[in-house]
Amino acid sequence: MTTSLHHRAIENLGTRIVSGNLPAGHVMLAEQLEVELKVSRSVIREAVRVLQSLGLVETTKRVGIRVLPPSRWNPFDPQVIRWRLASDARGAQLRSLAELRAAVEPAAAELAAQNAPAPLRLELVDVAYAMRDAGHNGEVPRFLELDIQFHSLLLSGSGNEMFANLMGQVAETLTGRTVHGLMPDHPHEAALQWHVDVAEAISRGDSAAARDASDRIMRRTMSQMSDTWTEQPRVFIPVRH
Amino acid sequence: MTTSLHHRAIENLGTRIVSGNLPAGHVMLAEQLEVELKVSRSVIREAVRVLQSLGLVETTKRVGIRVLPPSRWNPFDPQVIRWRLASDARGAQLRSLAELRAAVEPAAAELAAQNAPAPLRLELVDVAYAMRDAGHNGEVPRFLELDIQFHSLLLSGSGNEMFANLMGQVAETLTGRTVHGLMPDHPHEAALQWHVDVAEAISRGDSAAARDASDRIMRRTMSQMSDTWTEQPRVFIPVRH
DNA sequence: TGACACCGATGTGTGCAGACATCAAAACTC
DNA sequence: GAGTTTTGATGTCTGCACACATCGGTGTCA
Repeated sequence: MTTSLHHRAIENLGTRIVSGNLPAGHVMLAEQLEVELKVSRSVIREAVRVLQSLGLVETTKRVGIRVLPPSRWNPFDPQVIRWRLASDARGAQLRSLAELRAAVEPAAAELAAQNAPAPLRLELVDVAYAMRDAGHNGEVPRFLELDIQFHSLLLSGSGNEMFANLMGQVAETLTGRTVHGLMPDHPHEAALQWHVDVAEAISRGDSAAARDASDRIMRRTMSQMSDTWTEQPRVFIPVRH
Repeated sequence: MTTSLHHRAIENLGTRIVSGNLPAGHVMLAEQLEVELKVSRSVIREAVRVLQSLGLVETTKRVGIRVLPPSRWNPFDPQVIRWRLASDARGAQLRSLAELRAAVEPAAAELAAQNAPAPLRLELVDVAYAMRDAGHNGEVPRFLELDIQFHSLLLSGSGNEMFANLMGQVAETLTGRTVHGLMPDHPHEAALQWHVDVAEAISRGDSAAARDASDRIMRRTMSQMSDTWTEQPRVFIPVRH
Protein backbone atom coordinates (compact mmCIF):
# COMPACT_ATOMS: atom_id res chain seq x y z
CA MET A 1 0.00 0.00 0.00
CA THR A 2 1.64 3.22 -1.14
CA THR A 3 -0.86 5.73 0.17
CA SER A 4 -3.82 5.41 2.48
CA LEU A 5 -7.14 4.39 1.03
CA HIS A 6 -8.98 7.51 2.05
CA HIS A 7 -6.27 9.60 0.42
CA ARG A 8 -6.75 7.73 -2.83
CA ALA A 9 -10.49 8.19 -2.55
CA ILE A 10 -10.01 11.94 -2.08
CA GLU A 11 -7.75 12.10 -5.12
CA ASN A 12 -10.14 10.06 -7.22
CA LEU A 13 -13.22 12.10 -6.42
CA GLY A 14 -11.37 15.44 -6.27
CA THR A 15 -9.88 15.07 -9.73
CA ARG A 16 -13.14 13.93 -11.22
CA ILE A 17 -15.10 16.81 -9.73
CA VAL A 18 -12.58 19.53 -10.58
CA SER A 19 -12.12 18.22 -14.10
CA GLY A 20 -15.84 18.50 -14.66
CA ASN A 21 -16.14 14.76 -15.11
CA LEU A 22 -18.58 14.85 -12.21
CA PRO A 23 -20.59 17.99 -13.00
CA ALA A 24 -22.12 20.33 -10.46
CA GLY A 25 -25.45 19.05 -9.21
CA HIS A 26 -24.50 15.43 -9.78
CA VAL A 27 -25.64 13.32 -6.85
CA MET A 28 -23.81 10.27 -5.61
CA LEU A 29 -24.65 7.77 -2.91
CA ALA A 30 -22.18 6.64 -0.31
CA GLU A 31 -23.14 3.03 -0.89
CA GLN A 32 -22.58 3.42 -4.61
CA LEU A 33 -19.12 4.90 -4.02
CA GLU A 34 -18.25 1.97 -1.77
CA VAL A 35 -18.72 -0.54 -4.56
CA GLU A 36 -17.25 1.75 -7.21
CA LEU A 37 -14.01 2.41 -5.33
CA LYS A 38 -14.13 -0.96 -3.60
CA VAL A 39 -13.54 0.48 -0.14
CA SER A 40 -15.50 0.42 3.05
CA ARG A 41 -17.94 2.96 4.29
CA SER A 42 -15.60 4.64 6.75
CA VAL A 43 -13.09 5.39 4.00
CA ILE A 44 -15.79 6.96 1.85
CA ARG A 45 -17.14 8.95 4.75
CA GLU A 46 -13.75 10.37 5.72
CA ALA A 47 -13.00 11.28 2.10
CA VAL A 48 -16.37 12.95 1.68
CA ARG A 49 -15.81 14.93 4.88
CA VAL A 50 -12.57 16.35 3.49
CA LEU A 51 -14.13 17.17 0.13
CA GLN A 52 -16.95 18.83 2.03
CA SER A 53 -14.49 21.06 3.88
CA LEU A 54 -13.00 22.04 0.52
CA GLY A 55 -16.44 23.05 -0.72
CA LEU A 56 -16.48 20.42 -3.47
CA VAL A 57 -19.54 18.52 -2.24
CA GLU A 58 -22.37 18.81 0.23
CA THR A 59 -24.29 16.04 1.89
CA THR A 60 -28.01 16.06 2.46
CA LYS A 61 -30.03 13.44 4.17
CA ARG A 62 -32.40 11.53 2.01
CA VAL A 63 -30.61 12.91 -1.08
CA GLY A 64 -26.97 11.90 -1.05
CA ILE A 65 -23.66 13.56 -1.85
CA ARG A 66 -24.15 16.46 -4.24
CA VAL A 67 -21.33 17.97 -6.30
CA LEU A 68 -21.13 21.74 -5.83
CA PRO A 69 -20.46 24.31 -8.58
CA PRO A 70 -16.95 25.78 -8.93
CA SER A 71 -18.06 29.02 -7.26
CA ARG A 72 -18.34 27.07 -4.01
CA TRP A 73 -14.85 25.57 -4.19
CA ASN A 74 -12.05 26.99 -2.08
CA PRO A 75 -9.77 28.36 -4.80
CA PHE A 76 -6.88 28.79 -2.38
CA ASP A 77 -6.66 25.20 -1.27
CA PRO A 78 -3.44 23.55 -2.51
CA GLN A 79 -5.26 20.36 -3.42
CA VAL A 80 -7.91 22.18 -5.43
CA ILE A 81 -5.18 24.15 -7.19
CA ARG A 82 -3.32 20.97 -8.01
CA TRP A 83 -6.44 19.31 -9.37
CA ARG A 84 -7.25 22.34 -11.49
CA LEU A 85 -3.72 22.39 -12.87
CA ALA A 86 -4.24 18.80 -14.00
CA SER A 87 -7.54 19.61 -15.68
CA ASP A 88 -8.67 21.48 -18.75
CA ALA A 89 -8.77 24.64 -16.65
CA ARG A 90 -5.01 24.48 -16.28
CA GLY A 91 -4.52 27.68 -18.24
CA ALA A 92 -7.09 29.59 -16.22
CA GLN A 93 -5.53 28.33 -12.97
CA LEU A 94 -2.06 29.41 -14.03
CA ARG A 95 -3.37 32.83 -15.00
CA SER A 96 -5.14 33.22 -11.67
CA LEU A 97 -2.01 32.28 -9.78
CA ALA A 98 0.13 34.58 -11.88
CA GLU A 99 -2.24 37.49 -11.36
CA LEU A 100 -2.29 36.86 -7.64
CA ARG A 101 1.47 36.72 -7.56
CA ALA A 102 1.76 39.87 -9.63
CA ALA A 103 -0.49 41.66 -7.16
CA VAL A 104 1.19 40.36 -4.04
CA GLU A 105 4.89 40.45 -4.76
CA PRO A 106 5.28 44.22 -5.05
CA ALA A 107 3.37 44.60 -1.79
CA ALA A 108 5.56 41.93 -0.23
CA ALA A 109 8.68 43.76 -1.41
CA GLU A 110 7.39 46.94 0.18
CA LEU A 111 6.75 45.17 3.47
CA ALA A 112 10.03 43.29 3.37
CA ALA A 113 11.89 46.57 3.00
CA GLN A 114 10.24 47.71 6.22
CA ASN A 115 10.20 44.55 8.29
CA ALA A 116 12.47 41.79 7.03
CA PRO A 117 15.12 40.57 9.48
CA ALA A 118 18.69 41.48 8.60
CA PRO A 119 19.96 37.98 7.71
CA LEU A 120 17.14 37.50 5.24
CA ARG A 121 18.01 40.81 3.53
CA LEU A 122 21.61 39.72 3.14
CA GLU A 123 20.62 36.34 1.74
CA LEU A 124 18.28 38.06 -0.68
CA VAL A 125 21.11 40.22 -2.02
CA ASP A 126 23.39 37.20 -2.36
CA VAL A 127 20.77 35.24 -4.24
CA ALA A 128 20.03 38.18 -6.54
CA TYR A 129 23.67 38.49 -7.59
CA ALA A 130 24.01 34.71 -7.93
CA MET A 131 20.93 34.81 -10.16
CA ARG A 132 22.50 37.46 -12.32
CA ASP A 133 25.69 35.46 -12.68
CA ALA A 134 23.83 32.25 -13.46
CA GLY A 135 21.75 34.11 -16.02
CA HIS A 136 24.80 35.59 -17.72
CA ASN A 137 26.53 32.21 -17.80
CA GLY A 138 23.52 30.44 -19.23
CA GLU A 139 23.17 28.05 -16.28
CA VAL A 140 19.46 27.58 -16.73
CA PRO A 141 18.72 24.94 -14.04
CA ARG A 142 20.69 26.85 -11.43
CA PHE A 143 18.95 30.05 -12.45
CA LEU A 144 15.53 28.49 -12.02
CA GLU A 145 16.44 27.18 -8.60
CA LEU A 146 17.75 30.56 -7.50
CA ASP A 147 14.71 32.28 -8.98
CA ILE A 148 12.36 30.21 -6.85
CA GLN A 149 14.53 30.79 -3.80
CA PHE A 150 14.60 34.53 -4.43
CA HIS A 151 10.86 34.90 -4.64
CA SER A 152 10.31 32.58 -1.69
CA LEU A 153 12.66 34.69 0.40
CA LEU A 154 10.97 37.86 -0.74
CA LEU A 155 7.50 36.62 0.16
CA SER A 156 8.49 35.23 3.54
CA GLY A 157 10.47 38.39 4.26
CA SER A 158 7.22 40.34 4.19
CA GLY A 159 6.29 38.90 7.55
CA ASN A 160 2.82 38.12 6.24
CA GLU A 161 2.12 34.42 6.57
CA MET A 162 -0.39 34.50 3.73
CA PHE A 163 2.15 36.03 1.37
CA ALA A 164 4.78 33.56 2.56
CA ASN A 165 2.48 30.68 1.79
CA LEU A 166 1.91 31.70 -1.78
CA MET A 167 5.21 30.25 -2.87
CA GLY A 168 5.59 28.07 0.18
CA GLN A 169 2.49 25.95 -0.17
CA VAL A 170 1.44 26.44 -3.74
CA ALA A 171 4.51 26.55 -5.92
CA GLU A 172 6.17 24.00 -3.70
CA THR A 173 3.66 21.38 -4.65
CA LEU A 174 4.22 22.28 -8.29
CA THR A 175 7.54 20.63 -8.79
CA GLY A 176 9.77 20.87 -11.79
CA ARG A 177 8.51 22.22 -15.03
CA THR A 178 5.09 23.02 -13.72
CA VAL A 179 6.51 26.19 -12.26
CA HIS A 180 7.36 27.30 -15.77
CA GLY A 181 3.79 28.33 -16.11
CA LEU A 182 4.42 30.87 -13.38
CA MET A 183 7.99 31.91 -14.10
CA PRO A 184 9.95 32.57 -17.26
CA ASP A 185 12.31 29.71 -18.04
CA HIS A 186 15.16 31.79 -19.36
CA PRO A 187 16.33 35.05 -17.92
CA HIS A 188 15.93 38.46 -19.45
CA GLU A 189 18.80 40.92 -19.12
CA ALA A 190 16.79 43.78 -17.64
CA ALA A 191 14.91 41.44 -15.31
CA LEU A 192 18.18 40.22 -13.84
CA GLN A 193 19.09 43.76 -12.89
CA TRP A 194 15.60 44.37 -11.51
CA HIS A 195 16.02 41.43 -9.15
CA VAL A 196 19.25 42.99 -7.89
CA ASP A 197 17.43 46.30 -7.56
CA VAL A 198 14.69 44.72 -5.44
CA ALA A 199 17.22 43.04 -3.18
CA GLU A 200 19.33 46.16 -2.77
CA ALA A 201 16.28 48.32 -2.08
CA ILE A 202 15.03 45.90 0.55
CA SER A 203 18.52 45.72 2.00
CA ARG A 204 18.63 49.47 2.55
CA GLY A 205 14.98 49.70 3.58
CA ASP A 206 13.80 51.68 0.56
CA SER A 207 10.26 50.36 0.34
CA ALA A 208 9.15 52.51 -2.59
CA ALA A 209 12.10 51.47 -4.75
CA ALA A 210 11.62 47.83 -3.76
CA ARG A 211 8.00 47.98 -4.77
CA ASP A 212 8.71 49.68 -8.08
CA ALA A 213 11.42 47.23 -9.10
CA SER A 214 9.28 44.27 -8.08
CA ASP A 215 6.36 45.70 -10.01
CA ARG A 216 8.54 45.94 -13.12
CA ILE A 217 9.50 42.27 -12.77
CA MET A 218 5.89 41.24 -12.38
CA ARG A 219 4.64 43.28 -15.33
CA ARG A 220 7.33 41.88 -17.57
CA THR A 221 6.59 38.34 -16.35
CA MET A 222 2.89 38.78 -16.99
CA SER A 223 3.36 40.12 -20.51
CA GLN A 224 5.81 37.32 -21.19
CA MET A 225 3.34 34.66 -20.07
CA SER A 226 0.08 36.13 -21.27
CA ASP A 227 0.33 34.35 -24.61
CA THR A 228 0.77 31.01 -22.83
CA TRP A 229 -2.80 30.93 -21.50
CA THR A 230 -4.29 32.03 -24.80
CA GLU A 231 -7.84 33.19 -24.41
CA GLN A 232 -8.84 31.09 -21.47
CA PRO A 233 -12.43 32.00 -20.71
CA ARG A 234 -12.76 34.09 -17.58
CA VAL A 235 -15.38 33.05 -15.10
CA PHE A 236 -17.22 35.76 -13.21
CA ILE A 237 -18.50 34.59 -9.88
CA PRO A 238 -21.75 36.36 -9.05
CA VAL A 239 -21.80 38.32 -5.80
CA ARG A 240 -24.65 37.40 -3.54
CA HIS A 241 -26.20 40.24 -1.55
CA MET B 1 -28.99 19.16 17.76
CA THR B 2 -27.94 22.36 16.03
CA THR B 3 -24.90 21.10 14.19
CA SER B 4 -23.47 17.68 13.49
CA LEU B 5 -21.19 16.04 16.00
CA HIS B 6 -18.17 15.88 13.76
CA HIS B 7 -18.56 19.58 13.00
CA ARG B 8 -18.52 20.36 16.69
CA ALA B 9 -15.47 18.19 17.12
CA ILE B 10 -13.70 20.08 14.32
CA GLU B 11 -14.59 23.39 15.94
CA ASN B 12 -13.46 22.25 19.35
CA LEU B 13 -10.08 20.95 18.24
CA GLY B 14 -9.54 23.65 15.62
CA THR B 15 -10.04 26.52 18.03
CA ARG B 16 -7.88 24.90 20.67
CA ILE B 17 -5.03 24.29 18.26
CA VAL B 18 -5.13 27.68 16.59
CA SER B 19 -5.41 29.47 19.93
CA GLY B 20 -2.24 27.75 21.07
CA ASN B 21 -4.12 25.95 23.81
CA LEU B 22 -2.91 22.73 22.18
CA PRO B 23 0.71 23.62 21.34
CA ALA B 24 2.64 22.31 18.35
CA GLY B 25 4.13 18.92 19.03
CA HIS B 26 1.38 17.97 21.47
CA VAL B 27 0.29 14.41 20.87
CA MET B 28 -3.26 13.21 21.38
CA LEU B 29 -4.78 9.76 21.16
CA ALA B 30 -7.97 9.06 19.28
CA GLU B 31 -9.31 7.04 22.19
CA GLN B 32 -8.56 9.86 24.58
CA LEU B 33 -10.44 12.32 22.35
CA GLU B 34 -13.43 10.00 22.30
CA VAL B 35 -13.88 10.17 26.04
CA GLU B 36 -12.94 13.84 26.23
CA LEU B 37 -15.48 14.96 23.63
CA LYS B 38 -17.85 12.13 24.49
CA VAL B 39 -18.31 11.06 20.89
CA SER B 40 -17.62 7.88 19.02
CA ARG B 41 -14.55 6.87 17.06
CA SER B 42 -16.08 7.61 13.66
CA VAL B 43 -16.79 11.20 14.65
CA ILE B 44 -13.24 11.67 15.91
CA ARG B 45 -11.76 10.06 12.84
CA GLU B 46 -13.71 12.23 10.43
CA ALA B 47 -12.82 15.36 12.36
CA VAL B 48 -9.13 14.45 12.47
CA ARG B 49 -9.18 13.83 8.74
CA VAL B 50 -10.45 17.34 8.09
CA LEU B 51 -7.94 18.90 10.48
CA GLN B 52 -5.27 16.89 8.72
CA SER B 53 -6.26 18.36 5.36
CA LEU B 54 -6.01 21.83 6.90
CA GLY B 55 -2.45 21.10 8.03
CA LEU B 56 -3.34 21.40 11.71
CA VAL B 57 -2.42 17.85 12.72
CA GLU B 58 -0.66 14.79 11.39
CA THR B 59 -1.29 11.18 12.34
CA THR B 60 1.39 8.57 12.85
CA LYS B 61 0.93 4.97 13.74
CA ARG B 62 2.13 3.95 17.13
CA VAL B 63 2.41 7.66 18.06
CA GLY B 64 -0.99 9.32 17.77
CA ILE B 65 -2.34 12.63 16.51
CA ARG B 66 0.35 15.27 16.61
CA VAL B 67 -0.38 19.01 16.53
CA LEU B 68 1.59 20.78 13.78
CA PRO B 69 3.27 24.21 14.08
CA PRO B 70 1.54 27.28 12.58
CA SER B 71 3.90 27.25 9.61
CA ARG B 72 2.17 24.09 8.43
CA TRP B 73 -1.35 25.50 8.67
CA ASN B 74 -3.14 26.58 5.53
CA PRO B 75 -3.45 30.33 6.15
CA PHE B 76 -6.00 30.77 3.38
CA ASP B 77 -8.57 28.35 4.71
CA PRO B 78 -11.72 30.16 5.86
CA GLN B 79 -11.98 28.02 8.98
CA VAL B 80 -8.39 28.64 9.99
CA ILE B 81 -8.90 32.35 9.41
CA ARG B 82 -12.02 32.34 11.55
CA TRP B 83 -10.29 30.46 14.35
CA ARG B 84 -7.35 32.87 14.25
CA LEU B 85 -9.71 35.83 14.39
CA ALA B 86 -11.15 34.36 17.58
CA SER B 87 -7.72 33.87 19.13
CA ASP B 88 -4.98 36.05 20.55
CA ALA B 89 -3.55 36.34 17.05
CA ARG B 90 -6.63 38.24 15.99
CA GLY B 91 -4.65 41.42 15.38
CA ALA B 92 -2.05 39.66 13.27
CA GLN B 93 -4.77 37.93 11.26
CA LEU B 94 -6.57 41.20 10.61
CA ARG B 95 -3.33 42.80 9.49
CA SER B 96 -2.55 39.90 7.17
CA LEU B 97 -5.98 40.07 5.60
CA ALA B 98 -5.80 43.85 5.24
CA GLU B 99 -2.38 43.65 3.60
CA LEU B 100 -3.61 40.99 1.22
CA ARG B 101 -6.64 43.04 0.37
CA ALA B 102 -4.53 46.16 -0.11
CA ALA B 103 -2.32 44.25 -2.53
CA VAL B 104 -5.12 42.61 -4.46
CA GLU B 105 -7.78 45.29 -4.86
CA PRO B 106 -5.81 47.67 -7.09
CA ALA B 107 -4.87 44.71 -9.29
CA ALA B 108 -8.50 43.63 -9.34
CA ALA B 109 -9.57 47.14 -10.33
CA GLU B 110 -7.08 47.06 -13.19
CA LEU B 111 -8.39 43.70 -14.39
CA ALA B 112 -12.02 44.70 -13.93
CA ALA B 113 -11.46 47.73 -16.15
CA GLN B 114 -10.25 45.36 -18.85
CA ASN B 115 -12.57 42.39 -18.42
CA ALA B 116 -15.65 43.06 -16.32
CA PRO B 117 -19.00 42.44 -18.04
CA ALA B 118 -21.01 45.55 -18.80
CA PRO B 119 -23.85 45.04 -16.28
CA LEU B 120 -21.35 44.68 -13.46
CA ARG B 121 -19.69 47.96 -14.43
CA LEU B 122 -23.02 49.74 -14.33
CA GLU B 123 -23.91 48.27 -10.98
CA LEU B 124 -20.52 49.32 -9.65
CA VAL B 125 -21.14 52.92 -10.66
CA ASP B 126 -24.58 52.88 -9.10
CA VAL B 127 -23.25 51.48 -5.85
CA ALA B 128 -20.41 54.01 -5.76
CA TYR B 129 -22.82 56.96 -6.02
CA ALA B 130 -25.20 55.38 -3.52
CA MET B 131 -22.24 55.00 -1.16
CA ARG B 132 -21.39 58.67 -1.57
CA ASP B 133 -24.96 59.68 -0.82
CA ALA B 134 -25.19 57.40 2.19
CA GLY B 135 -21.89 58.76 3.45
CA HIS B 136 -22.99 62.36 3.09
CA ASN B 137 -26.28 61.63 4.83
CA GLY B 138 -24.63 59.83 7.71
CA GLU B 139 -26.49 56.57 7.07
CA VAL B 140 -23.77 54.41 8.58
CA PRO B 141 -25.40 50.93 8.38
CA ARG B 142 -26.40 51.45 4.78
CA PHE B 143 -22.96 52.78 3.98
CA LEU B 144 -21.28 49.71 5.42
CA GLU B 145 -23.57 47.42 3.46
CA LEU B 146 -22.88 49.30 0.23
CA ASP B 147 -19.17 49.35 0.98
CA ILE B 148 -19.05 45.56 1.23
CA GLN B 149 -21.12 45.25 -1.92
CA PHE B 150 -18.84 47.66 -3.78
CA HIS B 151 -15.67 45.78 -2.96
CA SER B 152 -17.31 42.42 -3.61
CA LEU B 153 -18.38 43.61 -7.04
CA LEU B 154 -14.93 44.98 -7.74
CA LEU B 155 -13.19 41.74 -6.80
CA SER B 156 -15.57 39.48 -8.69
CA GLY B 157 -15.41 41.84 -11.67
CA SER B 158 -11.74 41.01 -12.03
CA GLY B 159 -12.66 37.62 -13.44
CA ASN B 160 -10.10 36.01 -11.14
CA GLU B 161 -11.80 33.48 -8.91
CA MET B 162 -9.13 33.82 -6.24
CA PHE B 163 -9.67 37.55 -6.03
CA ALA B 164 -13.41 37.04 -5.99
CA ASN B 165 -13.08 34.68 -3.06
CA LEU B 166 -11.25 37.17 -0.91
CA MET B 167 -14.44 38.98 -0.06
CA GLY B 168 -16.68 36.01 -0.63
CA GLN B 169 -14.99 33.72 1.85
CA VAL B 170 -13.20 36.10 4.15
CA ALA B 171 -15.27 39.19 4.71
CA GLU B 172 -18.38 37.06 4.72
CA THR B 173 -17.24 35.46 7.92
CA LEU B 174 -16.59 38.86 9.45
CA THR B 175 -20.09 39.85 10.34
CA GLY B 176 -21.11 42.78 12.42
CA ARG B 177 -18.49 44.60 14.36
CA THR B 178 -15.75 42.33 13.19
CA VAL B 179 -15.77 44.22 9.94
CA HIS B 180 -14.72 47.33 11.79
CA GLY B 181 -11.25 45.91 11.91
CA LEU B 182 -11.09 45.71 8.15
CA MET B 183 -13.08 48.75 7.13
CA PRO B 184 -13.33 52.24 8.54
CA ASP B 185 -16.68 52.62 10.25
CA HIS B 186 -17.34 56.11 9.09
CA PRO B 187 -16.61 57.40 5.61
CA HIS B 188 -13.96 59.89 4.69
CA GLU B 189 -14.89 62.57 2.19
CA ALA B 190 -11.98 61.98 -0.19
CA ALA B 191 -12.44 58.21 0.00
CA LEU B 192 -16.04 58.57 -1.11
CA GLN B 193 -14.92 60.34 -4.26
CA TRP B 194 -12.19 57.77 -4.84
CA HIS B 195 -14.79 55.01 -4.86
CA VAL B 196 -16.68 56.92 -7.55
CA ASP B 197 -13.40 57.39 -9.42
CA VAL B 198 -12.71 53.65 -9.35
CA ALA B 199 -16.19 52.84 -10.62
CA GLU B 200 -16.10 55.44 -13.36
CA ALA B 201 -12.63 54.37 -14.48
CA ILE B 202 -13.71 50.73 -14.64
CA SER B 203 -16.86 51.78 -16.46
CA ARG B 204 -14.89 53.45 -19.24
CA GLY B 205 -12.18 50.78 -19.28
CA ASP B 206 -9.39 53.02 -17.96
CA SER B 207 -7.36 50.39 -16.11
CA ALA B 208 -4.55 52.69 -15.00
CA ALA B 209 -6.93 55.22 -13.46
CA ALA B 210 -8.93 52.43 -11.81
CA ARG B 211 -5.78 51.02 -10.29
CA ASP B 212 -4.56 54.39 -9.05
CA ALA B 213 -7.83 55.32 -7.42
CA SER B 214 -8.16 51.90 -5.81
CA ASP B 215 -4.59 52.15 -4.57
CA ARG B 216 -5.40 55.46 -2.91
CA ILE B 217 -8.37 53.90 -1.12
CA MET B 218 -6.25 51.00 0.10
CA ARG B 219 -3.39 53.17 1.29
CA ARG B 220 -5.74 55.41 3.19
CA THR B 221 -7.51 52.41 4.69
CA MET B 222 -4.21 50.84 5.73
CA SER B 223 -2.88 54.01 7.36
CA GLN B 224 -6.23 54.47 9.09
CA MET B 225 -6.09 51.02 10.64
CA SER B 226 -2.41 50.52 11.19
CA ASP B 227 -2.72 51.79 14.73
CA THR B 228 -5.43 49.24 15.48
CA TRP B 229 -3.03 46.29 15.42
CA THR B 230 -0.40 48.09 17.43
CA GLU B 231 2.82 46.21 17.44
CA GLN B 232 1.51 42.76 16.71
CA PRO B 233 4.60 40.58 16.43
CA ARG B 234 5.33 39.55 12.87
CA VAL B 235 6.12 35.93 12.29
CA PHE B 236 8.67 35.10 9.62
CA ILE B 237 8.17 31.66 8.20
CA PRO B 238 11.53 30.19 7.22
CA VAL B 239 11.91 29.21 3.59
CA ARG B 240 13.06 25.64 3.12
CA HIS B 241 15.34 24.92 0.19
C1' DT C 1 32.63 -6.66 28.88
C1' DG C 2 30.77 -3.75 25.57
C1' DA C 3 28.78 -2.46 21.06
C1' DC C 4 25.69 -3.56 17.71
C1' DA C 5 22.31 -5.93 14.88
C1' DC C 6 18.38 -8.48 15.07
C1' DC C 7 13.65 -9.62 16.35
C1' DG C 8 9.48 -10.08 18.74
C1' DA C 9 6.04 -7.63 21.91
C1' DT C 10 3.22 -3.75 22.15
C1' DG C 11 0.32 -0.07 21.08
C1' DT C 12 -1.88 2.86 17.81
C1' DG C 13 -3.93 4.28 13.50
C1' DT C 14 -6.40 2.11 9.44
C1' DG C 15 -9.88 -0.41 7.43
C1' DC C 16 -13.99 -3.35 7.69
C1' DA C 17 -18.95 -4.87 8.77
C1' DG C 18 -23.25 -4.28 10.80
C1' DA C 19 -26.65 -2.07 13.59
C1' DC C 20 -29.64 1.66 15.05
C1' DA C 21 -30.86 6.81 15.19
C1' DT C 22 -32.12 10.80 12.85
C1' DC C 23 -34.06 13.71 9.74
C1' DA C 24 -35.76 15.70 5.42
C1' DA C 25 -37.85 14.67 0.92
C1' DA C 26 -41.62 12.52 -0.98
C1' DA C 27 -45.85 10.31 -0.92
C1' DC C 28 -50.17 10.16 1.06
C1' DT C 29 -54.50 11.57 3.42
C1' DC C 30 -58.02 14.59 4.35
C1' DG D 1 -53.68 22.79 -0.37
C1' DA D 2 -52.28 21.77 4.44
C1' DG D 3 -51.02 18.42 7.49
C1' DT D 4 -49.44 13.68 8.32
C1' DT D 5 -47.09 9.40 7.41
C1' DT D 6 -43.74 6.84 5.02
C1' DT D 7 -39.39 6.17 3.26
C1' DG D 8 -34.60 6.26 2.25
C1' DA D 9 -30.44 8.37 2.80
C1' DT D 10 -26.81 10.19 5.96
C1' DG D 11 -25.32 10.33 10.96
C1' DT D 12 -23.61 7.83 14.85
C1' DC D 13 -22.07 3.93 17.51
C1' DT D 14 -19.64 -0.41 18.28
C1' DG D 15 -16.71 -4.64 17.89
C1' DC D 16 -13.18 -6.64 15.30
C1' DA D 17 -8.99 -7.65 12.37
C1' DC D 18 -4.91 -5.83 10.36
C1' DA D 19 -0.69 -2.90 9.32
C1' DC D 20 3.18 -1.07 11.06
C1' DA D 21 6.26 2.13 13.70
C1' DT D 22 8.50 2.07 18.09
C1' DC D 23 10.60 0.02 21.99
C1' DG D 24 13.05 -3.20 24.58
C1' DG D 25 15.10 -7.57 25.08
C1' DT D 26 18.18 -11.04 23.20
C1' DG D 27 21.89 -12.83 20.89
C1' DT D 28 26.20 -12.34 18.38
C1' DC D 29 30.65 -10.71 17.61
C1' DA D 30 34.76 -8.12 18.62
